[in-house]
Amino acid sequence: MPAPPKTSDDEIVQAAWKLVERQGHSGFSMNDVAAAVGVRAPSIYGRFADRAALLTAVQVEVWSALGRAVARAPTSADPVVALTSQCRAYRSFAKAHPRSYALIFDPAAERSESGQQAREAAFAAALPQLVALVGEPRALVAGRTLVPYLHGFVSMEIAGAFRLGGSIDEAFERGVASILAALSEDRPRRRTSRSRDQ
Amino acid sequence: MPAPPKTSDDEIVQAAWKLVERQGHSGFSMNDVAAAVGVRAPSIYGRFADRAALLTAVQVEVWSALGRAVARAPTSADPVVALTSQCRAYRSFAKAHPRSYALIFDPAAERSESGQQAREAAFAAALPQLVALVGEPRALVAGRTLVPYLHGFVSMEIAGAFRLGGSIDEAFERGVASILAALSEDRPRRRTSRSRDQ
DNA sequence: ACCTGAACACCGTTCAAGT
DNA sequence: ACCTGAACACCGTTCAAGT
Repeated sequence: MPAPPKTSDDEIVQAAWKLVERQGHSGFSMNDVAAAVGVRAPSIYGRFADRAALLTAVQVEVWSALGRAVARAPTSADPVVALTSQCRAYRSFAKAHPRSYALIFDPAAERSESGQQAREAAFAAALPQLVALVGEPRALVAGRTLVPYLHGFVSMEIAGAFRLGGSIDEAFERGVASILAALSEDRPRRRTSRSRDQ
Repeated sequence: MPAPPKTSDDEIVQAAWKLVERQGHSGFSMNDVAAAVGVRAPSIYGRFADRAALLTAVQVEVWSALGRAVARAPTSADPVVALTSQCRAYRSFAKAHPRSYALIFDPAAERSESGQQAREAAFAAALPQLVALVGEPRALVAGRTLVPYLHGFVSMEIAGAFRLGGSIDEAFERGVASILAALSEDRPRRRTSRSRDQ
């Protein structure tokens, strides 16, 4: 009469994540996931609506792990120093989990609300430093320069796009430094900052 | 005895490109491509080794079209102006062909030599302007800042990642301006050139 | 309650047979 | 030469039947 579960949502997501990282998200199957947790494929459908829903759950896990990695970066009172070390942590995570990283920004993946929220939460750790660097009204535009650079750099690096020689580490360090310098120079002078534009 | 071809390599690639743009590269099948050119799936294998090889051929076409779009951008003697309009052309192309754009940077796709070469050729149009802006020894690092920003911005835009309001166009324009300003300031000063040169 | 085999409608790919 | 049906080993997904 009873029928004790052989697995759990969480175990399935972890197994799916491991498979995504090993073979890429287009090379992983519901059969593989089921086998990894000791069950048959149809059982997965009792817990996740379909393959896309399971991949969304993996995305949320990866975003959350990436957010933790960035939040763990050494901090500093100097926002440039703090943001630089957060950028390094971001790149390290992406290089350590290249296929998972590809999954979380895959435009072919569903645009799930939970995935989007997990992404925004992952970047929350950097927001105070951005505000400190450029001031609150400019933090959004600044984030929309720094984050695209970061994402573009690491995804091109993962895709093997930097083939013309030279140090990739150095290019990254200098790129981050250039962009942070440009952003802080965009900051308006402080003295009369009371008056808001409009 | 004879058996005249019903189609051609080129027609197949064009049909495949159209399908990629319509349904994304994970949603297109050899059957679809075959049907689009009036043939059965096995016939494709006489011309392309497998699905991956056909996708590689599509990638090359897309890179080449992107390269032409960038090369067509209005030019200028001022490298900042010229690079800015090339950046706009790049973004326009990506927005007009979002799924094709996703294909050419897909890290899950094969790293074909022909694809890599097509990518490098696509960026060749921007190189002279970069050299004019930062000098030849720094052009590589500068390209490794500007291009990742561009790629990151447009791929995040395509993925629907900018959800916090504000003008995305404005963020792009300001990001490009910030980065180009930073790159040109990285240029070592010529001895007495505190004064502006023409 | 949870799991499963069987079934369905698809895939990519190969290959012998057709013209 | 080029194309094709049939076949193979897979997919994701559903569902009635098992405990």
